[in-house]
Amino acid sequence: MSENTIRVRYAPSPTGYQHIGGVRTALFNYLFARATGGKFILRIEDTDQERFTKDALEDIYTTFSWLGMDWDEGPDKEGPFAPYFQSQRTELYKKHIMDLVDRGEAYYCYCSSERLEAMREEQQKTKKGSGYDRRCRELSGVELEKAKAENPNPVVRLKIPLNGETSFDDILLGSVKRKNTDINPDPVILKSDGFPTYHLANVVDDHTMEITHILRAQEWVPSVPIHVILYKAFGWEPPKFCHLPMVMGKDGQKLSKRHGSTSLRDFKTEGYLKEAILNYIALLGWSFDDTREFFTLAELEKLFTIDKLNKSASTFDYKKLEWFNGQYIRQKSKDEVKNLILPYLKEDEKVAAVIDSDKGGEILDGVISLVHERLKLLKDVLPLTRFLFVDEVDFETEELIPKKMDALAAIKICEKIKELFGRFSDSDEENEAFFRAAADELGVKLGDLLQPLRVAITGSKVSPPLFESLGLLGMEKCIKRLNKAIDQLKA
RNA sequence: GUCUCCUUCGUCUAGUGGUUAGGACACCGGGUUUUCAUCCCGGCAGCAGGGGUUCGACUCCCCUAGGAGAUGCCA
Repeated sequence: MSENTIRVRYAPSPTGYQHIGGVRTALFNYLFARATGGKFILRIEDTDQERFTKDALEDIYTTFSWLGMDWDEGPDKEGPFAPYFQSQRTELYKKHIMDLVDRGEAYYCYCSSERLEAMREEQQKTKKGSGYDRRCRELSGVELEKAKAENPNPVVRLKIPLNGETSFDDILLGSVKRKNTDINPDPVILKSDGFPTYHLANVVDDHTMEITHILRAQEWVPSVPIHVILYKAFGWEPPKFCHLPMVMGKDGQKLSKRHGSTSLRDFKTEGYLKEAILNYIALLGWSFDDTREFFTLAELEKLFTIDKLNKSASTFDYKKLEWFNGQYIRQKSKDEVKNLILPYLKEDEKVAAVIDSDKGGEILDGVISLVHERLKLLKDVLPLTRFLFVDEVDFETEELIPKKMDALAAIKICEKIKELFGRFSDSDEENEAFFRAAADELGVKLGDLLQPLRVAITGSKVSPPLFESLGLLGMEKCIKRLNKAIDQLKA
């Protein structure tokens, strides 16, 4: 490893499913590493034992392998700085924390959570001060003995300097300064359960894992001074910081579940393509130039540069993502589309049964060309084509009647179409030709002629191209559905 | 409340002192079309406000306003 190899990390905590914002952070880290010939490290920050779930851990792996983002070091990969689970590094943290305590940079705090809570309430009421009152910072003698006796599981707090200021340089934000008196007074670095907090673990790991750049969301900016103080206390050189713009929902608040799907697994099940997701989120806070907006992951791995990053928050636009998705679906080959839509069709038992039957393959192939230009989300395929697989469809009588016509006229059209069915062929051109002739004969537009048929066959005024649909359905079912329409119109 | 960050069309963005402020999504109109969609063409729409600096500010500085984030023994 050369002296100046860039090393970045994505450090999720397995407490929930991978969120679009987190994935975007991971992407930028990954791209930065790939574009510079650096290393991308995955580190699992599982120091919160309360909120940890195995599901969430699993989701990290499935999400990134689905997206095709691989890490150079991390769980399940041998790396020079293993282990990559923070829960397996507690001895390391303890050693460093003890070192801090010994040198007077940190101290034990025996305050009970009840006292802390009461204090917070009081502060809220009187609107005075905020944060820990540092009662244990200078404890000694009998006071110390008494406190020790009261609480056998003390936490360790970091001493924030009582005056002066702390500053750091951010690649994007520039210089950020903060008075030490404005920093959270003495944050906890070792919890009573023996696990470190984020602040400590992140600093120790980034240093020992030789991380050169921290790319993470801007919500972390306020806690950087704490980290800087920690680096100083250890006598370490901090990495370079680069705080990424946040991803917001439509209402301008931090993107969360109430804005819609936010976890990658949700996006996947709704039928978003990874290509679309990757492409879209790469453009959330980053751009290449003034016009180009289509990028594959491989291209991004070459083109990404940190200086094209934007610093203002961006709101997540589902509409644009959908548009990208449609674009990528259309780029796929027939076979690819087939594999993509198959699971969505099979979600419906009746549809699945037909697909697995003798005629299944033929219908499925037909469906592809019907929907290829029409899908925005893969899940749309089922409602769009279900009528081709089931025995019967329901429809409103009103829908059968073209605008400015009545039931009688609609019946007349239906009767005419029944005649036309006798001449129905494999050629859409021929079919269209004599349907058109019939429309002229009846003095109606082709669109109007087709409306009752469309509704009778598909159950909706909106459908894939009709003639192809009729062919796929088979004349027998077509006639049956048309008769049903006539019955309904007569009733 | 306090601290920190942010501010170009509704949204994502290009722009780094001199541009008719460009592109994309969305939206609206038109064309192609058997509905829908695709596709093509066109349109609407923006530099938050106020002060400076300058021959000249979207671009630099200051103030105001607005927005967001943080303020945990969560990350």
